[in-house]
Amino acid sequence: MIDRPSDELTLTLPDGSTRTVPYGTLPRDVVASIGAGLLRAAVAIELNGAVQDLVTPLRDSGAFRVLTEKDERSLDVLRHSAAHLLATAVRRLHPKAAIGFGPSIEDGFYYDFEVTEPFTPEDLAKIEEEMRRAANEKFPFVRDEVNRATAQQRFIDDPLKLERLSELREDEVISTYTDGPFIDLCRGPHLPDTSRIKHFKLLHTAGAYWRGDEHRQMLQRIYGTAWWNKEDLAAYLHRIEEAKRRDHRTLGKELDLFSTDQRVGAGLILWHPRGGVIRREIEDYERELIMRHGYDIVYTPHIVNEKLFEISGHLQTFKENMFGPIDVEGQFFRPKPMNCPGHIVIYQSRQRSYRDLPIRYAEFGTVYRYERSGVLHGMLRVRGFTQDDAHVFCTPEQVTVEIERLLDLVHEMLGVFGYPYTIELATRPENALGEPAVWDRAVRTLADVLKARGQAFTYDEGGGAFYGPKLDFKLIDAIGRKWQGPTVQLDFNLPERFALEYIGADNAPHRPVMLHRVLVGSMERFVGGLIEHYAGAFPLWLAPEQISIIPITPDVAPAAAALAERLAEAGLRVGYDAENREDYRERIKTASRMKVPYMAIIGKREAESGTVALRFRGSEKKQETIAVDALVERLRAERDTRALAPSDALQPAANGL
RNA sequence: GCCAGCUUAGCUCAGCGGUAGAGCACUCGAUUCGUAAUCGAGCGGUCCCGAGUUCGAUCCUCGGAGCUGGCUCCA
Repeated sequence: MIDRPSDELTLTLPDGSTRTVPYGTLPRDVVASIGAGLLRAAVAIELNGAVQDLVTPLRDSGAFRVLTEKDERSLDVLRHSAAHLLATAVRRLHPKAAIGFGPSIEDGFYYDFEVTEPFTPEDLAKIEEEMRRAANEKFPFVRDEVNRATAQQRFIDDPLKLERLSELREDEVISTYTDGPFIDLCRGPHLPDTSRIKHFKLLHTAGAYWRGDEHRQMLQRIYGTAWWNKEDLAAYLHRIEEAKRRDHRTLGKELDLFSTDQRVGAGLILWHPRGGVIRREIEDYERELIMRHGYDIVYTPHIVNEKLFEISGHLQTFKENMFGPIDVEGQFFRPKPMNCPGHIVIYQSRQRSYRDLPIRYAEFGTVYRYERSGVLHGMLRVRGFTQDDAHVFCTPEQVTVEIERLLDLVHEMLGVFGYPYTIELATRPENALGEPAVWDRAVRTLADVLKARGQAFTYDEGGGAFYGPKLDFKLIDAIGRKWQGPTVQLDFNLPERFALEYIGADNAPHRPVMLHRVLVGSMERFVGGLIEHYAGAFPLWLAPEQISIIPITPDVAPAAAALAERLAEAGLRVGYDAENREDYRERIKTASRMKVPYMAIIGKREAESGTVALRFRGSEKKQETIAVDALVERLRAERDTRALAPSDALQPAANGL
């Protein structure tokens, strides 16, 4: 295998020193020559930025660095090895299981198996136990570089591996890795031995198509996670728990925000009054925002003659995601899967002059898309949802300014919700419409605007829509997860298909440019995301109930009722049970459970002095006595500024909710 | 759509081939009570739907719906 044995390699260590070793030297030997302690700590090495293990022959000169458990990248090696350990255990328990792929993934690993009987949760526990046993047996990961014929022989009973093998090019090194009884066709890198895999857990099983192709057989995938130490594993499991605690489906039920019902149908959201408050506040805010930014609000029908979607091309391209036609006196109508055609028709309702542009139409447009049953998920993936959709029709010269305005709009809005964000510029996909030159110019325009504003972004190569490039904003939520945020798309397609025109200063017709944009995207998805972002503890302006009034004894009911009225007059959403049915302790419990931002507790002392004892959600027993007038002002200010948190000492502890 | 699992009271969940349970919630009554569960009583079920097997099905089988975790998909 070693084709240039006479060559020497020069390795540059991080301290700048160099070593000269023969071609094909094992990194293990280089590391050992640096120090025995380092060899013990070594997980893998990095050569010119690429991770390889200690038993893969060196084939290039360059920057050489030893990776230990402290290096982030060493986790991938651990997890990939854990995947092999998993396969080792599965093969011991289920000798007939055929093996697919077993890579490391973010936070863990998986391995795919082809078995006659799918794994059960009980199997998982047994497999995990077997993995621990195999780890303790301290099997070294042995790399072997072989020729094709030998490899074919080794995997004679593993058709999936043979398929993979047949795809390897002639000039590629074919390697196998063995740990104890298990052998895999694998490029590596791997740990020195299985005993380094100590802190892991199998999480769940799932079906997965072989090669990710839904036309091929389904394999059984086992997911797991692995870490270098107990603390990291515990922290990860805690993170999963935290995500579960924030799950919008659970909180949506607990806080009475929304539901679904099988009589209504899967993927269709019913907004309850409390969820309705949140949505209405967002809509009111956004309406105010976009009016300020020069939009006009329009309304278009929910069902549309399907011929319109033939013109737009959606019926040809996206028929599978559209609900079927409704026969109305021989004409076929369909629920709209997007709002653009309607806005275009409004644009075309009269002749447009360059003096009219830009035209910005906005609509909270409810659209319906047929999503396959398996993909539905709470409010995040649904079949009917309301987009805060807008379309900007402008001259080519106006595009830059319009993009800038959109960036301002997005920045302002995301700030209000407390989302940091990143920007991706998605470029021309494979089967794109339009001239590559036009695409290049459009992508450059977008990039130039971002650069001119000093706004960081990354490219998502080939990630654009078929009709134009786009800017994708990714929101980062309170626990660091990324969410699909606003998108801005340039469209080269629809203006052509609909033959959009405006009359220019030269008195000749011209084709306008069309921008699609959403800010929240889908009300459903956005609110679902917000529930998780805030863990159900909404800032005052969004909270369905903003303050709960809690009299300690029936004596003070008149003062409590008067306070409720004062606050309601100020437009605040007040929770107060005039019937006085509940014990004050019950009310505190309920207000806490419902994550009401403020509790105004009134006893004899407060009633006599015209004050309340004010408590903020999560601040436990920290509270302050505040005059009623001051309270009203304070809440009004906090609400009107759409503050994310109270401005002062009542702020909760960092972990408080 | 595919693989697996799940569906029992409003919620969270036990349970069993022989007519169904707990806690919380809810309803009623009592309680003059200073910061997250006062006491007592009561109400509450098409055991997801349909068909089959069985003397008998919430439980077993088949079909369907919905949900969960993934896969595929996401204009």
